[in-house]
Amino acid sequence: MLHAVTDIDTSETLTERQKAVLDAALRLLVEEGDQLTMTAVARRASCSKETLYKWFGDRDGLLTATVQWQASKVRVVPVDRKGLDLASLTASLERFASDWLKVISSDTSIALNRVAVGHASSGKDDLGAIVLENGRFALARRLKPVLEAGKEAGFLEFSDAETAFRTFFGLVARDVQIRLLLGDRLELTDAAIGGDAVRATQQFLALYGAKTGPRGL
Amino acid sequence: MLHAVTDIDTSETLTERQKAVLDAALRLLVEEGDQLTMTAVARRASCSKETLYKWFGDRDGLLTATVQWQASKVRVVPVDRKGLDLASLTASLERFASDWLKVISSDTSIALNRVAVGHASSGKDDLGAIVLENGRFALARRLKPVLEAGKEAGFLEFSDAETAFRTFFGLVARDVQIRLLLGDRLELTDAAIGGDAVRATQQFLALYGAKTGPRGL
DNA sequence: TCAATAGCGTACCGTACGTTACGGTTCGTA
DNA sequence: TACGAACCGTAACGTACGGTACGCTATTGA
Repeated sequence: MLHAVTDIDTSETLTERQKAVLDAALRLLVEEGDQLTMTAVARRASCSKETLYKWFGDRDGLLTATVQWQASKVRVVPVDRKGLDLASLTASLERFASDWLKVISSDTSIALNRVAVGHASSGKDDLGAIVLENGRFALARRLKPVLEAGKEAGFLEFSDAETAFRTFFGLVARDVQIRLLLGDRLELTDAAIGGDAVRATQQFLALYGAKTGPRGL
Repeated sequence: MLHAVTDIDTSETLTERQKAVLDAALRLLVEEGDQLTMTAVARRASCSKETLYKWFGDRDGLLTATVQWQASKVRVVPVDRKGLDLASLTASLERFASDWLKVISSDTSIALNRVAVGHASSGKDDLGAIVLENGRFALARRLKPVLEAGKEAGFLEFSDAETAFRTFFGLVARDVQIRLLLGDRLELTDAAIGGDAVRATQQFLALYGAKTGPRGL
């Protein structure tokens, strides 16, 4: 049976025990990738397979619930739109860049993205859509207001926020995610991430910083 | 048995029949993703499974050979380093950007990357390394001489070619590859690719164009 | 003409794993 | 205390698929 994958607030309908089971599945997913078995999940979570099937329908349902569960855990605090100056705008952008690099280089993100990519080939479920929705698109939703605010305040110049966002995205992520997904060793230290965040932000400001505003390039 | 994956010129040691079989496997990989079966490959290629095992050892060997076979087909012409002016440099960069976007949005590339990502979780083989070596790293090897030439000629300014390359890579690819791998519909028309190539090149020149050279930003 | 080899098609084997079934245990409730 | 629901642990079932064996055909070479 297919369970609805469009549910957003699954975190509300899950019991503590179910969350614990999904956490176990998540840990197993990080350790073993997509070849995790129902038996392994049951053993790790100290629950019976019958319970897994009752709760999640089938293997795909469990995978979907696991991905949604992880997604629900990374709800972020909205950015405060208070007094906006160039320094705070820069700090916000660097914060976004740093956070994003930390996310995509985390074991959890890598494992989840790998599973979702693997499932995208045979479009049985929407794992890819879920990951995308809670990753790249969620980032855009959170960042665009900041960009718009920067534009309003005269610090940024762009006609299309989507294009500006994608440029920022490219400057931040570059080849990191695809390399990690393909198994490239690429340990990102906190220092390296911080440096990359600063560099990406500076490059973005160089491209989209207003020449006529309170402060130009 | 594990077959060596470091062989580069496998195209030389393959018979025509073997190439035809690998082409069939490749087509099947594009159509069905990683869940292609040995039986399906044998049927599509009109050969026996016994032959597949004799030639390629096991399923992973067949996959590896298929990826290498595709990689060997995309040998590119080296860039001519003739008279370099800003126009030809710009044209070269746009060409690289356009070619790369075409590659990463092709069905073949998407299928191969998906398989390689899936296999990267359990590091049994080096599919990820092969794809990376013939994709992102091959691009860097071909592009860096162009960047260096642009620097020599005074059109570009950078201290580290690798960093400059990765910035270019990010400006070109942005979120395209991960979205496609995750199953996002995102049809890239030739016109869109051309436009993106121009935009990425202009942005790169804005960031790395020499302010003191024959022509500044 | 006659092996001999390569390769096609297919049947077969063993195993891994998704899925189901069932006995036993805990726990909440009357 | 009795009952039932939920759940654990495990055994069992069915199937898909990787891998192997074998018979048959065709081509090659002496």
